[in-house]
Amino acid sequence: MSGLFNLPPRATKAGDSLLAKKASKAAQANVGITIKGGGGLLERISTISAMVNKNLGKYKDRYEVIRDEETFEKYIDECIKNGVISIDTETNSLDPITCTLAGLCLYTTGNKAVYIPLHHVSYVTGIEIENQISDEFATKQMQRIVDNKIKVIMFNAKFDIRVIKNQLGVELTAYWDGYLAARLLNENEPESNLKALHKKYCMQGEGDAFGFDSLFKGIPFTHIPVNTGYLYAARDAEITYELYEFQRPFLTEGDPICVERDLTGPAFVFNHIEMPLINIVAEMEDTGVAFDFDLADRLSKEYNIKLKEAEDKFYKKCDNFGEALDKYREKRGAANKLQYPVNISSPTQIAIMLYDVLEIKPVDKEKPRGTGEEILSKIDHPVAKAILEYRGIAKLLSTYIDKMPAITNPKTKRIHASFNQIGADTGRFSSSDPNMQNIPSHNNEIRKMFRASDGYVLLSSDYSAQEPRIMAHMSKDEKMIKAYRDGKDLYVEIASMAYNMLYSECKEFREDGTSNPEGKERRGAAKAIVLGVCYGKGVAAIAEDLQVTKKKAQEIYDKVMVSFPGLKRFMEESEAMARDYGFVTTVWGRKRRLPNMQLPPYEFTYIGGAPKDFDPLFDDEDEFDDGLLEIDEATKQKYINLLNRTYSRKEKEVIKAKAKTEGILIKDNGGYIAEATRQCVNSRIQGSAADQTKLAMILVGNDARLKELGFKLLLAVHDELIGECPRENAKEVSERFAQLMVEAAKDLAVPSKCDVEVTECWYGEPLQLD
DNA sequence: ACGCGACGCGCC
DNA sequence: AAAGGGCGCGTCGCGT
Repeated sequence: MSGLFNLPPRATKAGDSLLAKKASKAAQANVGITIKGGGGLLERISTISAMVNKNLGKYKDRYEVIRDEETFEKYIDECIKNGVISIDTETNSLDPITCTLAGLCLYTTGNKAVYIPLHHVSYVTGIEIENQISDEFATKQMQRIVDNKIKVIMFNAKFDIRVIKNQLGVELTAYWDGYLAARLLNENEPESNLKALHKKYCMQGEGDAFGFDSLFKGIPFTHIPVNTGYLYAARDAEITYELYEFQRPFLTEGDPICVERDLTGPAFVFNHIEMPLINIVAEMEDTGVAFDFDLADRLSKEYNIKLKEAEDKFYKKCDNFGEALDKYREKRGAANKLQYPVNISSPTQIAIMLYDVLEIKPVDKEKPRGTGEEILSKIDHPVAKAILEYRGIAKLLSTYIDKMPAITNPKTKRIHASFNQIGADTGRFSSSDPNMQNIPSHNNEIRKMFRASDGYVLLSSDYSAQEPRIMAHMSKDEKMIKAYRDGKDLYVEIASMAYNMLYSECKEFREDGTSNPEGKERRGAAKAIVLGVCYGKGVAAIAEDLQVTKKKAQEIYDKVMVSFPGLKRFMEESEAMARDYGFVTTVWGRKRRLPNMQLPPYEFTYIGGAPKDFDPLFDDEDEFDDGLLEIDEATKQKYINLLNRTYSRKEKEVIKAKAKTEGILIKDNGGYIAEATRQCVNSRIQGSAADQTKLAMILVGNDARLKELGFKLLLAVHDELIGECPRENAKEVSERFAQLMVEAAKDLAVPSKCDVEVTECWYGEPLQLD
């Protein structure tokens, strides 16, 4: 059974909003609402109404539409009485700034879940319909929720908080976010959307008959008739609450279930990191970053010229062997995949050109027909160089330069990226639309498109050596801790141990300030090893990084391990923890489940039904069909011994093939186990770093003094926070900013350090303060 | 026309 | 023996 644990498909991390991802892109790009399938909007809506009524008709009396103020107010009275409410919003797009709020979905215990239409329109005339609650009144009721400190239950709270803030002017704070809770309770959950979670955990897997999301796809909720939409909408508020009821004991510190299930760590992270962070992130996204359209324009022109040049150069190089290309095309006839001219951005065609036409010997045994950066740069041929040059420019243009202006918000003219608070399974943030975490930094022209608002300056503060410091803390290695406490450069310290040399001989610069290339190299080697360990890298890959032989890399690696025994111990402990319990933890208690660490190295099943010695008189044929019949221990052991005796993949294949002739299928889990093993240390370090940065965001985002000084957070890039403030406050803000980030790391056994840069644009020239 | 996986590549 | 952790996104090419 454990074979089913093979690398689950990545979950859809977006929240469970009504519209599909595609629709959101269209809305964000401000191309307006387009209805899929051309015309027929009216027909489609009639169909939807019929479908919804048929399938959700059973809920008709369970939910209610509120169309008058008195009933709305009374409903909020009930919520205040209960002290708890679940809230969901329906909108016509996924952009909280420009969307129209179609209506509110509310639920509180002992009452029907309700839908309150605010801005529905007639799908025939497009004009707002009658009998809807006014924004003013809705605002009043939302404010009562805040004033009476009702616990607000949401799913993907950041979205609804932003919608209600932007459209009604009230800033709610969620008490519970079912999405973040689900991500903490099981980051390996195949689907973390509301309906899937509710179905799985609240309905024993028996959900509603059909998927409404696909049904509504492309149709704005404002256009759905209220008498149809309310069934769907009100139900969301109710299931949001039911999911909360299910999740609550697991993530409530002190609840017996939480303690029993060993969830006090995740509960701490949920209550003291993730939940308090939501409003900070919501505000950050609403603020957005100012954008330099002129620079974007200039870069676009510049790079499009460069692109054209690179393309021409490629064609010219191809012409040098044009005959060979033609010959190939002719030879393959109808099966020919090589276009004329060769499509420079098609990996398939590039592979044909390099390996079939030019007959270049493969440089990588694993990828004999690879066309990636690494492989191309090893191929000594002008055409390979031309491809690399073209790719570099094309990537910059399509992903960044031309993309950014198109994604600026039509209303604010700024970039409002989305941050998924637990985007990564390790606990890290992820960013999308656009991804602000992979903007090129080597080529800093691109980053300069992002700038401070007029009269403001940009402040960027990053943790210096965040992950190695966390490594020092978690490993408790005395020498590592001492190095940081003494204010030393850990990489220099490690190099000095590994090479058996003086500290000063391993520094990038000498006492007098002149550079020391040998020192720099030694420090670099140590850094590569420490980071390599962080990432679970092997010695061979480290050797590749350092451009030294594997033997040499192994030597340095061994010396580092001997010099810092805590490091070795930490790696072993982390792996043992994952093997014994199936998970590892961060400094603050977040978990990363690694079920693959508990897989048996090999699994045995009968194939093709019965084994050879199957006797139809005495054995039941059905037993063999699902691999139900256990293979006897002696046979298993025989093969395990054989497999363990060899290290070569080829020989293992031979053994597996031999087993097959006996009707036995051997599944080798070695690859999955190795992958999980690499994640053990990495997840703890990366996850702890994420916790730390998040704590810093909470301190920075809630700091009263920074607020007074007009400081606003704009971006989070893993170990770096970026904000802006009025120019005249830059000095005080930059000091306090760094100080708060350091404070967030006060629980570590090593000191933290933050470097702040004050600029006009991202990666711009540092400004002189005062 | 669209969905999806593979590949390639930008960042920390 | 071989071994790079975590993302999002653009393009291609295949399948529907």
